Amino acid sequence: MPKMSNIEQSTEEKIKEAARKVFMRKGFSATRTRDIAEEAGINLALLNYYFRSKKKLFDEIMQEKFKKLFGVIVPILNDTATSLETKVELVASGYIQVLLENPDLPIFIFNEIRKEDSSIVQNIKFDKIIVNSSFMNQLKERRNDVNPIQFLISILGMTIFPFIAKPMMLFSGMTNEETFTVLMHERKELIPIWAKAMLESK
Amino acid sequence: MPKMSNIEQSTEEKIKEAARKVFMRKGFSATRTRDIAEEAGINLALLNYYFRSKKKLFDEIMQEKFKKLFGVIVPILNDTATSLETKVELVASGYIQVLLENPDLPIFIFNEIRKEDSSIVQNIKFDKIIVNSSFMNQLKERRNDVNPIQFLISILGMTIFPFIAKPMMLFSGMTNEETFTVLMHERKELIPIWAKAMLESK
DNA sequence: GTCTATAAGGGGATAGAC
DNA sequence: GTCTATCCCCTTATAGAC
Repeated sequence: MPKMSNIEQSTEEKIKEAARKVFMRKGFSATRTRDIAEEAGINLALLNYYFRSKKKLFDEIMQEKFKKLFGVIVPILNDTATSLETKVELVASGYIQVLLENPDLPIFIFNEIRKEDSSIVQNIKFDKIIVNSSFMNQLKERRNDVNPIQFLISILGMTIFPFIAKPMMLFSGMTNEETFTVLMHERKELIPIWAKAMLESK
Repeated sequence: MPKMSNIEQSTEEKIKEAARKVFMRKGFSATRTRDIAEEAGINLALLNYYFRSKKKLFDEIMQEKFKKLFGVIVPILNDTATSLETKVELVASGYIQVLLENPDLPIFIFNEIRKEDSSIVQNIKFDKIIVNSSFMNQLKERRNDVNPIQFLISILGMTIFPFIAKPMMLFSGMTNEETFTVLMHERKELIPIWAKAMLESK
């Protein structure tokens, strides 16, 4: 065990921190273990000493990020004590906050999962938590004429999509970093209003 | 020039067709030129004979796909002859149709653009067509209390996001291929209804 | 135009000294 | 635990025969 102070991270944590950064930016395939080692300020051999292989290191980061993306939403959608409206508010505000701090998270996850060889996903137990959630039941009660999945996708889309489109929005000059952040804070309030309107539509 | 019949594609087109398939599925970095050659049923050397390098081939495909993604939307949003409601209908139905035929398109584009070295984007002239479009003006007139970008992102998000989330939805058992298609056809009508409700909200 | 063979280099992983 | 040096396969790209 290396010495640990309040200031310094352990070598293992330095490598993980660097791996988070590089993997998130470039994805699995485009990332070189040498990039991670350099970013961590350590030698390439140490990476293999601690994590055995690039893939094993990646899987750990992926697990982490996956939990981060779904950890926000699952407890909110499953809480039988809150109303439909409250859930939407909590999802919008909670998610947007997390994504402002981790803007690459959604596109990273959705892209890596798309690849057929994505053994990452195999390891993750996907209960049907969301489909059977309190939120879905409440949607069914409120509007039995529309498949509740349609509402779910729309609310998640309104919340998450801006972060997926962000790089293109920046490049196209549609926004800049500061404006984007302001827009996202505004959305915390807009999405609940719009969701309400959608639920009452027609 | 190779002989061309009605049935056979030229070698160049066979390579491009294979490249579309493999690049779209795996992205630039995870794709090996050998995969493309094999998929095309030709020799690896021919790929370089026709396209000089993996990167040049990729750039051609990227250009194509980029145009496909924006070609649908730009003419619709810029048509001064149509109403706001009509534009939403056309975007929803047109986009969903294209995406049902090319479900990987959005995640491919958004992911490749995210990478900083994405020289692809440099080559593409990003006029501020969308920001200055007829659609944006109509939004401003209708609701001067909300930034029109907020509506734009929401409508695009409701349309495009399901396709980005599709692999995860399939894996989680939330839907299967057939149900997904049905849901997307339903959305062609739902999105205009919801957009109307959002525009009238509060 | 199309092939086989091979050059040239990149990148993951390990051996072995300290 | 950490380093340097190195192995070795894989991948892109080209040379050169047909």
